[in-house]
Amino acid sequence: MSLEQFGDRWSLLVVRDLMVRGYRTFKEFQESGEGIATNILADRLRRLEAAGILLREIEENDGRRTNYRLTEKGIDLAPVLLELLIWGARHEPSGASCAMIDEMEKNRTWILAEARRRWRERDSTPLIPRFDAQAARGLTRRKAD
Amino acid sequence: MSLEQFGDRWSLLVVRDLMVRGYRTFKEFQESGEGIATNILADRLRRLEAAGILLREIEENDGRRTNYRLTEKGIDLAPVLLELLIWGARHEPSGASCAMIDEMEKNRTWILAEARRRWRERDSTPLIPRFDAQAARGLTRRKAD
DNA sequence: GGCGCTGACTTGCAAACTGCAAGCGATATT
DNA sequence: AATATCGCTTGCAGTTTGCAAGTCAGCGCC
Repeated sequence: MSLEQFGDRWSLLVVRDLMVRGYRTFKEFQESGEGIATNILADRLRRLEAAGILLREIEENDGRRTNYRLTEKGIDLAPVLLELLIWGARHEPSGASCAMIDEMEKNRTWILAEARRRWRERDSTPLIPRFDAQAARGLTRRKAD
Repeated sequence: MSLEQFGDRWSLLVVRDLMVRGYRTFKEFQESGEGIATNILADRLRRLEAAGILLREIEENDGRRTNYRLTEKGIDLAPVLLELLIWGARHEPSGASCAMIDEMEKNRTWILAEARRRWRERDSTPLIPRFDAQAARGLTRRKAD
C-alpha cells in the first residue's frame, strides 16, 4: 500500500521536513510556511505514527513539547525522497542549477549515509543545508512566490 | 512543487500503471482494480498531461481509443517509483521475500535501463513481469484482499 | 446507412474531507 | 497567581470525491 500512505497532500511533506529540514515539533511544521491547518497536521502526525513511520517523544525538560522522530521505517524513505528531489530539481523551474543536480546525483550515496547518521545520532541540523534553501523548494508548494 | 503534483491519491498510481504495468488506455486504468472513478481518472489524466508527465495519442486504426504515454519527464520518475517499490516491499506486509528485495536492489540499474528502453521503443509489456504480480501489490491499494 | 457496441469521457448529487478561526487544557515562566 | 506557550480539538463553510447515469463520437456489420 505504500502509495496509499502518501496519497494526500501533506504526509510526504511532513516526512521531508523531518528528514531534510530537521523539524521536530508541531509548531515547526505548522509554521513551515506551507500553511497546513492544525487539525490536518495533528491527523497526519497521528496516521504517520500509526503507520510506524514516526514516533512521538515528550521532551524531558519541557513537558509541553512533543518531539517527532522518524522510525527506521521512516528514515528508509530517504532514497525515495532524494530521487523525488532530484527529479523535481531537474524538471521543475525551481531554480536548481545543473551543477547542483549533478552534485546531488553524484553524492547520492553520501547524502543517504549522512541522513541515516543524523537520524541515528539525533542530529537535527538540516540535511544538506547548502542545498536546502533552493533544492527543498523543489519539493515545496509555494505560497508566496 | 514535485510533491504537489502527487499530493493526491491517484496520480502516482496512474504513473506506476503506465510505467510498470504497461497500461495505455482509459479503460485499462479504470479496470485496474483499484476503483478509481471515471471523472477523477479523466481529471488526473488531464492534470498529468498539463504537467507534462504524459501525453495522449489517438490510435491510428481506431479513433475511439486514446493511448496515454509517459513523456521523458514522466519516465524520469522511474527511480522514484522503484525506490518506493523497494521501500514498500521491505516494510509492508506485501508478501515480498527478502530475496526479491535483494534482487530488486541489486538490479536497480538494470531495471531503470529497461524501463527507459521499453518507453523509447514503445514496448508496453509490463516491466519486471516476474516481480509485477507480487511487488506491484506493494504499491497498490488493496480492495478485494 | 441504420443499428448496436465500445471507449472516453461528462453530469448530478450525496457524502467525505479540508481549511480557517476560535477555543481548550496542560505545562512552563515571571 | 497571572500570563504565555504548546499541542491539540471543535464548529462550520467550502471544496473535493465517489458513485450512477448519461452523452457522444467512432467502428463493425448487415
